[in-house]
Amino acid sequence: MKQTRILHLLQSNRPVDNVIIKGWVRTRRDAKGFSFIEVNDGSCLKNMQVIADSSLVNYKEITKLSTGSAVAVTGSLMESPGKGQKWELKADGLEILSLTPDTFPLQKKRHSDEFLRTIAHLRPRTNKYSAVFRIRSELSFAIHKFFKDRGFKYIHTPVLTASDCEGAGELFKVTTLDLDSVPKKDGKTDFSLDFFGAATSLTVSGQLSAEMFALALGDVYTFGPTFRAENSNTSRHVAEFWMVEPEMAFSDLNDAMDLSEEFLKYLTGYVMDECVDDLELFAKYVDKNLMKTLEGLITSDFTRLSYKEAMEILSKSGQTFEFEVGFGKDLQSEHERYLTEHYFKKPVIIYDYPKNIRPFYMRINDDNKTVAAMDVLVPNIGEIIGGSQREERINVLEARLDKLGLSKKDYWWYVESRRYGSAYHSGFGLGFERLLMFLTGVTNIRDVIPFPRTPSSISF
RNA sequence: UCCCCAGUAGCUCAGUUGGCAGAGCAGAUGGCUGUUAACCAUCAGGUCCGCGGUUCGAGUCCGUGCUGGGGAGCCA
Repeated sequence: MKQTRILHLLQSNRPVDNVIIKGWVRTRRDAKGFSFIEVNDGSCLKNMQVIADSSLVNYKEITKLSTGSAVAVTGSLMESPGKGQKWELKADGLEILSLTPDTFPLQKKRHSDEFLRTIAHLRPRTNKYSAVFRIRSELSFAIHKFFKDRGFKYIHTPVLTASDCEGAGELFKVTTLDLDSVPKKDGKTDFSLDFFGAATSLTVSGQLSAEMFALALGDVYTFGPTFRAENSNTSRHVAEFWMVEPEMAFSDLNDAMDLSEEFLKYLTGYVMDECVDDLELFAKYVDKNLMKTLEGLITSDFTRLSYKEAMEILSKSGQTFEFEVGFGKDLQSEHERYLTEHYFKKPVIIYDYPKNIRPFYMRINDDNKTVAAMDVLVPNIGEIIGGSQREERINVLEARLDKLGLSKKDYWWYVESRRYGSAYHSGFGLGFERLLMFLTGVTNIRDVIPFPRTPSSISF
């Protein structure tokens, strides 16, 4: 007989005979003549309360059931006379699939996130982490649905790459060379003998590849892992993270801003509708203001202001910042947080950044000082989206590469896309984990990704 | 990479001016009970992160290393 998921059973509107559930024991409470066993199968936050009567042949073993044990229970779904739940499963049979020894590190009580990170292979068995990863799954689906509904095509951009996308971030090198005896030529590593015949690394962004496809299929997006070998030790950085990058042909900076706002509102609304129970856990135990923040995002129009205007607000704010405010300087975390959390108290889009603090592919504005770039800032997180209109004029692009000392040869295919049928286009990148942090109120990025990769930490 | 904080039982933590190592939960045993972070009693459980130093005496003070966390930079 096939198991029924607990999620499904708890939504039942009538008693059901002859069902089977399979899951893990969260806790057992013995009563006179029977035992209450809370079973969770991961389909939802809630447990199924199983009633195991002492008449069961293996009742003696059942009263030894420990937290974490795997069981299969057959029985009848009945209305519960107790208070905490509508339904319970009266067991006809309870098979102990595996009995967990008392060294099982998870208890019914709350654990610290720091401790759970040290047992990342077991933490999805807790309420909080199962909720995080169910939401992560729903959110992934919502991303695909959003784009599909709008005619975007999903592009699988490569993970292995020879080009350093933006000069952004340190790269993880990929090689099959024998590291104990690396072939040298003129004192340097001879990558012509490597697997691809060229220096290779893990991608830091799918954007450049996505642009090629936008200039063919129109509206496209990528959604996949990216890798940065930066020695960042913060609650907002991991070395392997997932990024969503839409790219739209015949689209300018305003279109990108419009899409980013619509996108964030859609995803927030989707999770609020589809993950009610899981979200409630975060609103109750992680961030008391969570629902207010999420509703705020959905209902408010994002404030849009230029970098110049943002600078004026900051310098007139009367606030003392650790970092100086001034044109040509990038916005620091404290500036972003002041704008979105204190001044506007809602999401803010800042656009037209000075060109000298932005990468080569962003389109230079007519003032020749700024580029058509935009960042979306949200409360609690800061920058969640960064995007731009791309430079479609081949002469301007080549001049920019030269000026920044980047090799036109390395980017030959990228430049060539501007030679043949070039068209204005724009796009942005959204940090998937940062969005999850925003939606759950979880404050450490290590806790919204299954197995976080951070400097000197890759045990799992 | 820089600044700050922390490390005590399986887990969450307390530990006073330097003076016998503590509680709750988890575990074991027994009891009670349609319970729901069940409850009650008893028992068991320790390299006080490692190394070095000061002291009659160090969990406590000093130095150093390791690990974790918070903040910053870099960025998504």
